[in-house]
Amino acid sequence: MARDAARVTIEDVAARAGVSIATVSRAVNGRYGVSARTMERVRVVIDELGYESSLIARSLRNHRTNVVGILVSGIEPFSAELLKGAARELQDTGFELIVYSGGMSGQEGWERRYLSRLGGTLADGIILVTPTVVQVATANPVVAVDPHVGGSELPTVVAQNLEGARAAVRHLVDLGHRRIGFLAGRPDLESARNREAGYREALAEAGIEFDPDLVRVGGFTEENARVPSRELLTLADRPTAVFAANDLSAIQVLRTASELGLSVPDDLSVVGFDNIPESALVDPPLTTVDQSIQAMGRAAIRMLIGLIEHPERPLDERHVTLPTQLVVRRSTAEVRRS
Amino acid sequence: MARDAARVTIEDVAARAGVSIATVSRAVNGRYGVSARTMERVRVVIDELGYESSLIARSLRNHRTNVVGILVSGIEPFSAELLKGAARELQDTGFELIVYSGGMSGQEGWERRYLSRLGGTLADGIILVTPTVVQVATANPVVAVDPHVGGSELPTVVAQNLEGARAAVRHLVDLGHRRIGFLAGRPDLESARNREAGYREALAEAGIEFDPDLVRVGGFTEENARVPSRELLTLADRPTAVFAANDLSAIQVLRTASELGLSVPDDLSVVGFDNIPESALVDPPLTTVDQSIQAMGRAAIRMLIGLIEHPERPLDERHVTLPTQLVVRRSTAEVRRS
DNA sequence: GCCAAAATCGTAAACGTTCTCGACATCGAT
DNA sequence: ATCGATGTCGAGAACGTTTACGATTTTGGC
Repeated sequence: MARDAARVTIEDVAARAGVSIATVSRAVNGRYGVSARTMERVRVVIDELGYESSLIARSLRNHRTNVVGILVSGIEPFSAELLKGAARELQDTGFELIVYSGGMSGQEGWERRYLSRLGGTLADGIILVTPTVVQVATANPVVAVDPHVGGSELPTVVAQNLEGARAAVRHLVDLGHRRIGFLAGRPDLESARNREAGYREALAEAGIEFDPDLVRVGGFTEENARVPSRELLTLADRPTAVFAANDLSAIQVLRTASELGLSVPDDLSVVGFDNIPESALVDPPLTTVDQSIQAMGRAAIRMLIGLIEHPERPLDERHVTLPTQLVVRRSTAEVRRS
Repeated sequence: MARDAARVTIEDVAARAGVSIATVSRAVNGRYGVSARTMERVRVVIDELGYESSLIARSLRNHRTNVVGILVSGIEPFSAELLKGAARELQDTGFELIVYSGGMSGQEGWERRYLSRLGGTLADGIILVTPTVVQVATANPVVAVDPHVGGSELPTVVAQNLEGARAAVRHLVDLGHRRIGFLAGRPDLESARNREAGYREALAEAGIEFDPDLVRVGGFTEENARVPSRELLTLADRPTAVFAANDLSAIQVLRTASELGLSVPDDLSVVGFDNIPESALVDPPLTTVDQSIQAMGRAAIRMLIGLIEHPERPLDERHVTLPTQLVVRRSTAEVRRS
C-alpha cells in the first residue's frame, strides 16, 4: 500500500494461492478446467491483493485488446462531439475507448507514427479524425472521419457537405441576399472544398455571379478567422450575409460584427456549419447546418466494430455519408431594403 | 500493403538488414555501439518497411512509456477544457497523452480497474478527474483533480471553491438581492459542498437567514437541473437571484427562465461557476466564477511530471489550490424595486 | 478393487521489445 | 609480433500474460 508498491502480478497471486500461474490465468478468464474450490481460492486472493491483469502483457500475447483507439489532433468542439458519439455507441459492446491526442504537435507524420504504435498492438481498430494520410498499412482496421482528400481507400464517414452548404446559401438567397460572403475552411480538407462548391452552386442556381473578393479563408478556428472576417465586414461594398464554413468561424464573424457595431441579423445575416453545441448558445443563436457530429462518431464506431469482428465480410458500404440539415435560428433575416 | 499485412517487427528489419535484432534496437534508440555504416543500413531498411516499434512490447520491457494517462468519466465541457490545458502543458515535454474514457458505464469500480490497467504498464503516471476513489495503490504516480472527498492522500488540484462561491453570492447581495436561490451540485463532490458552504457564509455575512426552501440539488448537468430549476423559479415567493453550482446548470436556469417568460437579468439574476467557454456565449452572457479549468489541467500535468521524473523528491505542495475569480457579465443586475 | 475416461493442474513456449554480457575484430603502441 | 584497449556486434534473459500439451489425480462403471 506504499506508493512504490511494486505492481502485483499474476505470479504473486499464484504464489499466494498455492497454484500455478496458468491456473490463475484460467480462473480470471473463466476458462474451462479449474475446479470450483480453486476458483474460489484464487478469487479471494485476487481480491486481497487487488490484482488486475496487465493490459499490456495481455495485448502482447493475444492480439486482441477489446480497445478501440481514436486519433484526434486536439480537443476542440468538433472532436469532442465526435468522442461523445463514439463513447455512447461503445456502450455495452465490450469495447473500451482510448483517445490519442496528437498534441497538435505540428509534426507532419504524427498520424502515421501513432497509427503504427496503436495499431497492431494496443488497439483492435482505429478511428482517424480529419486525417491527412489516407493510405495506411496496419494489421487492423482503420476508419477515417472527414478525411482531407476524397476517394480514399479507407472506409470513411463523411457528411453531405456540398448539399448542406447549398441549402445554407439557398436559405440566404431566399431571404433576398445577393452579396453573400464566404468564409472558407482549410483548403486542404475535402469537406471544406465541398462546402465551397456548394456555395458556388447555390449562387449559380440563383443567377448570382461569383465574386472572388467575397471569399476569404478562415481556417476553421476562431483565431484564424479573426483577420479574414474583419476584412469581409469592412469591404467597401459590404456583403449583407456571410456563410462561414464552420460554426467556430461563424461565431468569430458574430463577434467581429459586434465589434464593428453591426447588428445581427439586422445589418448582417450569418450562417455556420456543424451545429456544435455552442452555436445554439451564442447571441443571436446561429443559423447553421447540422451534420450531427455525434452520429458520425457512432457510425464510425459501428463500421469499425463490424470490421473488427468480421474481417472477412466486406462492408455493405465503404463510405458512409450522413445527411445534413439546415437549422434556422436567429442569426439570419430578410435583407434590409436600403 | 494489403490490409491484412502482418505487422512488421524488429525481426523483419534485422533479417532484411542482415544484422541482429539487438543491433536494430540499438540503432533506433540511438544507443552507443553501432557503426555509422550499419546505422545507415538499418535506417534505410526501416524506411523501406515502414517499421515502428511496438509501444506495447517496449512498455512491457522498460517500465517507462513516456505516456501519461488521463481518466475521465465522459467528455463534457469541464473535462474537455481540462484536456486542452493538459495537452498544452504536455507540449515539448516528450510525453504523450492517452485519454481513457470511463464510458460513463455506471460501473462503480471502473476507476480502480482502469487505473491498474493503465498504471504500471501503459502510462508512467495518471491524472484522475473527479475521482471517487481516493486511496489507490499503483506503482506510479497519480494526481487527482477535483476529487469527491477532501483530505486525500493523493496529490490533488482543486479550485478555491468556497471563496469563489462566497464572492458570487456577495456580488448578488451587493446588487440588493435578499432572496437568493441555490442550485446545488452533486452532493458527493467535495467541490460542490464547498460551494454550498460559500453560499451559506455569504448569506450569514450579509445577515440573511438561510432558507432551505431556496436550495435545490441540480446535479451538475443540464438534464438533471431541469426539474429543480423549474421548482426554484415557480416558487410562491420566487427568488430574485439564483446561484448555480456550475455553469451547465446555470445555463439550464437561463433556459427555464426564458420558458417561463422571465427576463434575465431584469426579473432574475443568475450566477454560475466554472467559466466554461459556453458561458460567454449564452444569452445573456453569464456572470460566473472563473476557475480556469485549463490551468487546473496544466497544474496537474506539472505535478505529475514532477512526480514521474523525481519520484524521490517530495512535492513542494501536495495540494495545489488554484484561485477563482468572479467575472461579471450580463446575467446579473440590481434587484428591481417592486 | 480395477481401468478407462474425465477432470484438474503444471510446464514451457510465444508475443516484440531492451539490455547485459561476452565474443570477436580492429587498432595503436611497445 | 604481441598485448591491452576500444569498437562493434550477437546470444539470451527478462517483462507479464495466454495457451497447447502433457502429467497427474479423481471419478464411475463393472
